[in-house]
Amino acid sequence: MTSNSETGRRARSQGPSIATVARQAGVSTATVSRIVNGVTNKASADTIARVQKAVSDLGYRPSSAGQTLRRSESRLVALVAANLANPAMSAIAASVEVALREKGLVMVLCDSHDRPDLQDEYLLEMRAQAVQGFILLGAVDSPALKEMVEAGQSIVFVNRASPLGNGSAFVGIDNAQAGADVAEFLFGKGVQEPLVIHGSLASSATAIRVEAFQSRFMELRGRRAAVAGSDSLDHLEIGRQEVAAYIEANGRPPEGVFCLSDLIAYGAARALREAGYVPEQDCVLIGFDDNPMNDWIAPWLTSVRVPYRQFGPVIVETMLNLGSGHRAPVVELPHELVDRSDWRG
Amino acid sequence: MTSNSETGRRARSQGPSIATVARQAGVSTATVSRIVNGVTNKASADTIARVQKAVSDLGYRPSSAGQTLRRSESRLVALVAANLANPAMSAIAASVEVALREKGLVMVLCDSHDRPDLQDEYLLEMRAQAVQGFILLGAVDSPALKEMVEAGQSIVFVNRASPLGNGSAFVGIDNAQAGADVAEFLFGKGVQEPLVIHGSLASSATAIRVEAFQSRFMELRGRRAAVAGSDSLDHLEIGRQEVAAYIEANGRPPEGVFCLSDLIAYGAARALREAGYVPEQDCVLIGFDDNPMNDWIAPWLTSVRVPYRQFGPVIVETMLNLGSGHRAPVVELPHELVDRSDWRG
DNA sequence: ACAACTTGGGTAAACGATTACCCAATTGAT
DNA sequence: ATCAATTGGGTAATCGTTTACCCAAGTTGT
Repeated sequence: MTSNSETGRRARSQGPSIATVARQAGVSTATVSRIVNGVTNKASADTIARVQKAVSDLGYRPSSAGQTLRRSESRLVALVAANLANPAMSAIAASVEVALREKGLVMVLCDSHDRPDLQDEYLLEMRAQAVQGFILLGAVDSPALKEMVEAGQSIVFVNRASPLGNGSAFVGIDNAQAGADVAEFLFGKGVQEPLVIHGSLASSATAIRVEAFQSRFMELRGRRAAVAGSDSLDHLEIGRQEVAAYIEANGRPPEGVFCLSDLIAYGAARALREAGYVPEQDCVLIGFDDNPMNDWIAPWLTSVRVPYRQFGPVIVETMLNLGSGHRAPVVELPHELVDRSDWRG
Repeated sequence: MTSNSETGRRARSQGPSIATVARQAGVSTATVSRIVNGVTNKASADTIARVQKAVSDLGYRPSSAGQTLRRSESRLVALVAANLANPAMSAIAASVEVALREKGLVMVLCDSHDRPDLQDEYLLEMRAQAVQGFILLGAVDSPALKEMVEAGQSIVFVNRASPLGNGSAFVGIDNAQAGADVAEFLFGKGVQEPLVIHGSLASSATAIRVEAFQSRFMELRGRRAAVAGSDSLDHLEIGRQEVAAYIEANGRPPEGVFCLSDLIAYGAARALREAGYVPEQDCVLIGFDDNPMNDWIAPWLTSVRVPYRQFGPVIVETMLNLGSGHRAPVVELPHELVDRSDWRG
């Protein structure tokens, strides 16, 4: 008896297997599996009750490895972000996590640091994990990405469209409209010679926002704005350095700055302060993303609000529907320019 | 031939299996497995080369499900955070992710929202995933946690010690010292009647910091400070409401406030501004965690810096060593009170 | 020349879950 | 009473990987 009670139990750190449940309930593993999976027409009410009792007594939960092997699909979903230091990316990740849990899925979080080699490493590892899908927050072009897309994996591109072009699912905002909105706002504030500061232009989102801004600003003002920026992931420093350089070169701050992320705007504000200016008075600063903490930490920052809280459910829904529809879904959620220009400390 | 070339290939979204490699190299799966796992004394140099070529030609990577089933351990590590909206938690998560990747491990991220039921759901699901270990960023007491600890799972408690007491691995700071440091700083600034604002006291970290603060302040001043706070996860609002309530009740802002997170301090600052005060002039505000963005967005906020960048490597190292040592490791990383009280905008 | 190793590699079992298929016993129809 | 259909449930194959064990051919030692 003693040896029997241990037989078939995995190392105590692993929880009971289906065989343990089957023995406890006096049925075969097939029956347990069917009942656990809700197939009721292959067992009597009595058997079902016995099995369910055994399941709950033992705290049985199917081993993911066994299921994955059999179904060749795990409950994992990979979220590959270009830069988790960016609060906007963390916010999306947190939102996706909640949405996935509600579907019984599990989020694996990867930070590609915007590097193709790392992104590939993650994509391949995640395929080895048999993930149900990929959510790419800022994908870069890379060999494995191409392979995954061609193999028909479930992939949702978020914010930054597929570097491979056409035909992939996308969730984001109307980038062109947002860029134009900012141009109108700055022009409306009387800014004649704005500065644009961006991070990596490899991001289609950034590139489109900048281009649409320029295009609309050209219509309004008859000329294009000066542009600065770099590929660095440290947006705070980008903003700081470009504004510092501008002040150094012109002897005065720019009239207005379109910063392509809130972080760049924070950096720009710091450079202004360090040069003795007051950000909310001496320069019309526009951020992007509208960090939910802005009302608390940067109540002076006008910013384009991207509804990150809504992203999670929409992204997950999009990913789960990928099999059914035949056309790649493109979802553009509404953005809003939050005007805080009348704030006075 | 045509049918043969497809035989043994999984659905094209799944990558090649070991059998495909074996066939391609003209050996058995055992040989492939040995070579892939670095067992060189069971194959000739010639065979090794053939297999390696097949592996790289096919882009073979072992199926995680197969390995997990066999080894009864996956490459997954669960990071369960109490609140991902808190930048301190996100920062730790990002740091852990990097450290795990360097060890070939994969991070699963879960947000328990500080709820015992959700935490249990995650713990059980993660056990079903056969994770190598758990990293708990702010654990609450719950049945499954007890079960996991007793079953000898690899668990590292971060910041908040095990609610079950003694004997678990811990990574954090010297909370008592940090609390005392703040007491001395405030007293040194001439603050006679400080206010303490905290989030959930169920967190041992918070409770210890508060208690040590009070204890040291009592030594210095001969009395304890007023304490306010709530269990809400919305620290921003806690800080705002408690300071607003203080001003409402006393007709003036507190002399100084020990905020048990930076978020609470941001909220406190907002309340001050909303009441017409200037945070950096009218109140000695102390935060906790020292958000890396503070130099940019709150350059006036004195805060206790917790070295979150170092957390990832230390946590992962601690977790991986759990099997070997016989005593539960307790790692206290150095903190530092970053004094920004001389900042003038 | 013969025994004792070594080298190189194959066979098959095991891990856990699912499911197509099989089969006995019961029920229902005629 | 006989045949057909239904109910209830077991058997065994399968997914991919690892590894204990087996074995043949070659090598070394005497």
